[in-house]
Order: sequence, then structure tokens, then C-alpha cells
Amino acid sequence: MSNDAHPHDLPAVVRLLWDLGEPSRRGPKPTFTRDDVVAAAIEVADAEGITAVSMGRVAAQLGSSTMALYRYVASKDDLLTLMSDAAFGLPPEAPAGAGWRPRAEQWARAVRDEWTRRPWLLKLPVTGPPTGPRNLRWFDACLAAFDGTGLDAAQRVSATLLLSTYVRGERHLMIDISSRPPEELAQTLISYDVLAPLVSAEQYPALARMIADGEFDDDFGDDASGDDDFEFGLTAVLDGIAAAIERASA
Amino acid sequence: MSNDAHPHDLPAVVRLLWDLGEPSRRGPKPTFTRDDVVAAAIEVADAEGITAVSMGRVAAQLGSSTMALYRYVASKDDLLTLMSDAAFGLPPEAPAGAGWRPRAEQWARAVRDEWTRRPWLLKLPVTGPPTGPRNLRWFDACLAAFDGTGLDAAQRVSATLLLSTYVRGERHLMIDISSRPPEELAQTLISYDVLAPLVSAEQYPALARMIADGEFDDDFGDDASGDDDFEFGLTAVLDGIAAAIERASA
DNA sequence: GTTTTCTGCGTACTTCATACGCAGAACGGT
DNA sequence: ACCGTTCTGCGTATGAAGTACGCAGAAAAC
Repeated sequence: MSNDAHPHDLPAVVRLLWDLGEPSRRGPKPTFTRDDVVAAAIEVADAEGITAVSMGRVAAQLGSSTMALYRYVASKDDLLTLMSDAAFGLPPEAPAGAGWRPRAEQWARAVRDEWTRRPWLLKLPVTGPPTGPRNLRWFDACLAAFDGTGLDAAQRVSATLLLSTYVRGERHLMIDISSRPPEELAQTLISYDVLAPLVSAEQYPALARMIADGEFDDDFGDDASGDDDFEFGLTAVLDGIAAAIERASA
Repeated sequence: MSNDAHPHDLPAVVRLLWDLGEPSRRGPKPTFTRDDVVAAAIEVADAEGITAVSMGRVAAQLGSSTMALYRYVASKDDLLTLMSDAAFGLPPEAPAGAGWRPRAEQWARAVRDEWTRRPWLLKLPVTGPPTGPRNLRWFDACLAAFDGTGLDAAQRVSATLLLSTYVRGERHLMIDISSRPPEELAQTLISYDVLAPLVSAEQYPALARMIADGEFDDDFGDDASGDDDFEFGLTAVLDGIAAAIERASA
């Protein structure tokens, strides 16, 4: 990785994510690295959730004091930003000789697995489109899937953002349901028929009719991992991209 | 609206959002209502952003003390949950005699306008699928658009969630860009060509090639409101739902 | 009229992020 | 080898925010 970039030319978030700071030349050798701090924070988030990630808790995990962390990261916000990139694994290799659709589908399932594996990633503040080393690996892999489809560059970026946006949004909605402990789940509505006394036919005609028809009976939406919904949405999104590709080839 | 529901049968979040608590029968008349508190909080969020919404700031806006708020809401989390429903307006009337696609498209644009109008809504924690009175009006309106399309009930819900997920995700990504002040925007990357020194062709082949080809030159992505991207995605999502409808009719 | 319930809100406690500054370690220059 | 400069670890302190607890007074029920 080239570090020949002029750091002052780049946005602060890029300098942060790509670790473009100057290494120190004097003084005691640091006990840890910034990556150590980020890894400790990720361990805490994995074990206890993102709300447990305080500077004190990360310091305890690392084996240092709270204030020592500020030698490695400028603020908690910066730490969260670094976590939002470092917590992603690498995208899978594209299957050899596969067309755009199986590649895009594999990519979508793989990135969904990342968010399922680390649901707290969905709760981190979004600071913009992907710019970190890991996020860009995923971005690049999806862009590559659309190479040779006839979509121009802007459309390939749009298709990538569409697919990513869909999967993230679906995980964002579903993960708070499937990641809750069972006693808490009962307090989250996953079947609308219990709303029957509240939703009048006048104000909620379609919903009231579906409830009256028994469409939300016991097995509707019981698929707590959201797999059926995900498949419907994924097929629709890929069908939509296929339509855009057809138009681009005409 | 019927309040004959047995409140103890319903999840806590439904009881909260539908205001199923018992009204008080003794003691001084309260100076405000819960809706007053929520409205004050929304005013603060509109004027100063969601991070300014503290219990103290809301109390100041309302004209009461901080601790008095706890007579109306149990916690700040409950206040945020109430805001997440109350801040939505009503969905537009469907155009008379229109087919599913223009109705769904109008709905998508309208809900996008809601999130554009109140971008802080996107930063509120998501507690599950829509269950509040206002959110369900939007949910119902979109479900209604898919009536008569041949999609079964589960598919109509999936299509609605797909459309909503897409629009929300697109706004979630784009809003942090378009809502920033100009001096902050320069610190957010909206053109990838500045990453050229960082993204090696070995690790980011598709991205490096696009940068080398000048695909991210000055006017790429300058559409800060994301309108072009939004149109691509909306067309693709609706094309995908159209394909699902065709399969359902076969 | 008394008892019970309710409202407004002050005080205090807890948690968390981080500014500031000190002591000691380590490197560069002389 | 010594001195000055830079750096690391971290203790202390400050401020902000959420909210538990409890008191005084108001109002309804009995």
C-alpha cells in the first residue's frame, strides 16, 4: 500500500482510516498500537454489544488505563470510525467464470453474513460512503461483479450502492429482532394481528383487511432471521439491476 | 380509534406508541401533555439536530424543569421512540385510478421527502418494524398500492419493506452529506479520485481502474442530493417488484 | 375534613468523555 | 556523556447527561 499521498490533501476521515499519521521518532516505545486498541474495542463489542464500548472498558480489555487510549486515538468517535472499517473481514473470491448475477448474489449473501456476525456494526454512526481500506475491498468486489455488463461507471456505482443499501437496510431492520434474548423478543411485535383492536379500517384499510383475513396468523413472519423476506428483496433488486443492464445493452 | 385493547396483552412499545396508559384521576391537573413534550423535542431536533435533544434542552424548550419531564415520559429512550413516530406527517392520497407502480413511486418519493425534511429521524435507534400510529399509516398506504397485483399477503409486506428499506437506506447514506455545512463537507469524501494514491490495483482492481479511467472526475457524484442515484435505485427496485408481480400472475 | 393520589421539581448520585499536567523514558544534537 | 526535546502512561479534575429519591403542595375520592 502506497503511503505517498500528501496527507494534507485528503479528508480527515481518510487520513484517519488509512493511518497516514507520522510515526514517532523519540520517547518511550509505545506498549500497544492503534490496531491493538481497535481490536480490543471490537472484542468488547462482540462480547457485550456496542453500548458496552466505553473508553474505560476498552482500556480494561487492553490492559492499560483509560487515558492512555488517547495516545492512540484522538477521541471515542475516531475509535468508532476505525471499528466500522476494521470489523469487516475480506470479501469472498468471485467464483471463476461466473456471470454478474451469481457474483452479485454471492457478494450480497457474504456482506449480509458480516452484518449478521457483527450486528453492532449497524448501530455505528454513518459518516458517508465507504472510504476505509476494508469497506473499499467490499465496494471494489461488488463493482467488479458489474464489469462487462454494459453499465457505465456511474451505473455500476449506483448498482453497488443499491445492493449494499438493500442488504444493510434489511439487516438493520431484522437484526434488532433476531439478536434479542427470548424474554425481550416477546416485547417486540413480530405479528401484526395483535394490533387488531388499534388499527381502524378507516385509517388503516389495507392493514385492517389483512388482519381480518387472518394473513398475520401465527406463522406469518415467524421467520425471525428474515430469510424469506431477504430472498424476495434480493431477487427483486437483482431483477431490477438486470432490467437496467438490458436497457444499457439496447 | 378504539382503545378497547387489553393493554397488558400488547408489547410495551405498542402500549407506549398508542398511548394506552391510564389517565390520572386525582392530584393537580398536569400543565402539559405527553404530546407537548414530544412536540418540544421535535422542535429542538429540527432546529439543532438530534444530538441537542437532551432532557434539559427539551425541558427548556417546553418551559418546565428537567425532572418534570419524567412525569410525562418514563425515560429519554421512550421519548426518542415517541419522536420516531410523531415526526412523520401523513402519507399523500393515492392518485385516483392509478396503477400500483405510480402509486408506489409517489409513496417512495413522499417518504423520502419525510426523511429529507427531518434527517435526524434516520439517527434514531430502530426498535423493530413499524408499529406506531403514524408509521403504520405509511406502511398501510404502501401495502394498499400493491393490492390487486396478484402478490400474496406476505409478498405485499415484503415489497413494502423492500421499498421502504431502499429509500431509508439511500437517505441514511446521503443525508449526512447533504445536511452538513459547507466547511464540513470538504472533509467528507464525495469523489473517489482523491484516493488514487491509496488504492492499489492489486487490492482494489475495479476501483483503481475506474480512477485511472477518470470515471470519478469532478462532476461524478457532485449531485449532493443523490437524485440520480435515487432514480437508478428506485427504477431498479420497482422493476424488480414488477418481475415478482409478473411471476405471481403466471 | 381526611386520606390518597398526583404534579412539579430540587438534590444527589452515577457514568462517561476528555482537558490538563506531571513524571519518567528515549532519541538527537553537541 | 550530558542536556534538551519529544513522547508515553496515566492520575486528577471538570463538565455534561440521565435519572433515583423524596418533599411540598394541589386536587379528587371517600
